[in-house]
Amino acid sequence: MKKHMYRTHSCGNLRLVNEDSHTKLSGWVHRMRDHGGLLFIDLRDHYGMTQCVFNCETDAFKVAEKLRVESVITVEGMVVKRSPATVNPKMPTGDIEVLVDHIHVISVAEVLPMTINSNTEFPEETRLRYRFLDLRREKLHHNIVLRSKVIASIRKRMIDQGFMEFQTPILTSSSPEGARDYLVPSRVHPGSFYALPQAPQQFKQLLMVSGFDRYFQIAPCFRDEDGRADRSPGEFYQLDFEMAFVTQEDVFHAIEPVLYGIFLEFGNRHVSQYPFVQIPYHDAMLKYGSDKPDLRNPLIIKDVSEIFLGSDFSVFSKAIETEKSVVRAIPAPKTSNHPRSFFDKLNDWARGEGAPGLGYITFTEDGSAKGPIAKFLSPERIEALKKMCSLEDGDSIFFVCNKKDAAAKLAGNARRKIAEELDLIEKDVFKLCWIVDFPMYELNEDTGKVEFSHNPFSMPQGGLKALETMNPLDIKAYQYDIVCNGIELSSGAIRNHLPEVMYKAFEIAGYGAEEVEERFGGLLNAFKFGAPPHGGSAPGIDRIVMLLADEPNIREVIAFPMNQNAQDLLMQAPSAITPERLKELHIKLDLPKKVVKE
RNA sequence: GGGGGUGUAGUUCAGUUGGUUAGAACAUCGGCCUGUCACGCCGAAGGUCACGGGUUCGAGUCCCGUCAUCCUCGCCA
Repeated sequence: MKKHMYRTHSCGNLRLVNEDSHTKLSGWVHRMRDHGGLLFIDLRDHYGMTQCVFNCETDAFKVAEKLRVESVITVEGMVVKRSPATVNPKMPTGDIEVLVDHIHVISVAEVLPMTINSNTEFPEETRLRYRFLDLRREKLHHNIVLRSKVIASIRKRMIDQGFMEFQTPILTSSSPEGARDYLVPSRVHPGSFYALPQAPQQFKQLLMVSGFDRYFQIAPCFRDEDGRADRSPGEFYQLDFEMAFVTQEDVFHAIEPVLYGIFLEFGNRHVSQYPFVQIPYHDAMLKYGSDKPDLRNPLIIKDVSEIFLGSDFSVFSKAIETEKSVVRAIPAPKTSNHPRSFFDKLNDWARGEGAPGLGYITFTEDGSAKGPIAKFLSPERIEALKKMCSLEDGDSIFFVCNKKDAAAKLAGNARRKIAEELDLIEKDVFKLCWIVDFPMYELNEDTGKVEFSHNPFSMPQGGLKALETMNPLDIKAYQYDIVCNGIELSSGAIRNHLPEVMYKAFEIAGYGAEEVEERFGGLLNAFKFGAPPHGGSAPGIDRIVMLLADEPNIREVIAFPMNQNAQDLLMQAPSAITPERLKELHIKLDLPKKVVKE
């Protein structure tokens, strides 16, 4: 049998059973140990590492001793059993080694800008510019393999649930709401632009109208927004799915086993059993101060406005009466004997968040109330507070006072900060929950106008009747998020498939019928020819892999990410284009004065 | 667009209230070494202290500006 040109085995699969066989391996020189008369090379490929031994009496030795790490070579030699003293139990292939008799240098490596065989950290700029080197390194290589396995598993699980995968266009039209679009100029239609989809939202709804029952796609989404640690600028991937003839509960039932299965299969820790807890939006804002609560954090916020209303603590009582402020309380268990610096530190933190400070009361072990605010509250009020917040002697409680939304947000941040300081966040667990009953509309503080708070395509709870009779700000939508450990994985909804409801819904947000038809014509028109009730969601793939890989930064789970300024340092994107191309596209540049970037 | 952190050898870092020739480790190059697996030993080379101004007798160190990068606010239907 003719031997393969490059290898008979991978660098990861030789074992004792292969002893005394002649083998051929190819890979990268991971590390060299040159003893003068004897030389070891750890040869690495995707599958693993094998120790290759070169004896000084061979020609191969003379070639090998001139090698530099990360060069690519092919070696041939006998697989031999290592003597007991030289076995390396840390390597899966550590019972054997390859006694090399022939070497072929396939590709010579220059001196590297970063080391592959160490855990040394390198600047992000270097890592991105030489991404192909970073991807050789163990951690990143592993993360990308994990990502591939997660996506393969998602596909299998979705198909098992009866979903079918369809592709939708990448060159499409600009979406009317949402983030800024990435635009692509049309050569054929001067002055017109395609937009890259922010999500396949309208297409998946059209697929439902087209009679396909359960759609999914590992869909690329493009949004021209600034990056964050957990948000890659430019593009990201969603598990986009949609189902026909379903209620909200049907959607939950379909996707819960998929997410649970994925987190269990790859997470290597405890996962919330489904059905996942469902928390109404208003409860989430009150109890956790966030619409993406981290349920690993045991602290619960309480509204204690009534305790302070009419009290002698005028800072709060006046704000409640005259500014419609509320007081929210965050418990800090077993902290009454913490040093003053603990409370000062949190106070300083709150100032950094833009709050005047963080008031607090501590309950000493003998039951008395201490702290800067305590003396302003009567014993009855103190007792009511203690009862309301289920406090025990030895606990402390912090207060924030502000208008409702700001107070909720600050309390939520304080809840997280306090839990971190006290190390109360449960470890080694994925806690998933649904946030449901999002408001359909919200008031824009700046303009005083009513706007859609989430997706304008969502079905209002109560339908047309609710839209016609209720205060818009009280209407809830069949709109839901799924949250894991405080990270929003996806947003979804039961869609509004009824044209008359859609006209009314947009009318409340200030859009006339003509404008709706102009901007949503395709979808709206489709709903006039027989549309099934439908709904779905779109969990973020990158964030799921981030959680599974336990990485705090999304770039660690993307093979070729852009930097925070939305540049690809490896491919040099974006880049200038030639005047000829611009002319062909009917585009004249009007650049800002201060352009120096290349 | 705003705020904050970081920027010293190829890399990771140290560098005292502002004071002699800016150091170490890893990598690189040269030499030695037959059982290492983060091999070891000897030696060499490698610096516009991000860039540009300023203060000072004297600046890696202090001040101002610029750039790069990360985090963050805005933004993310």
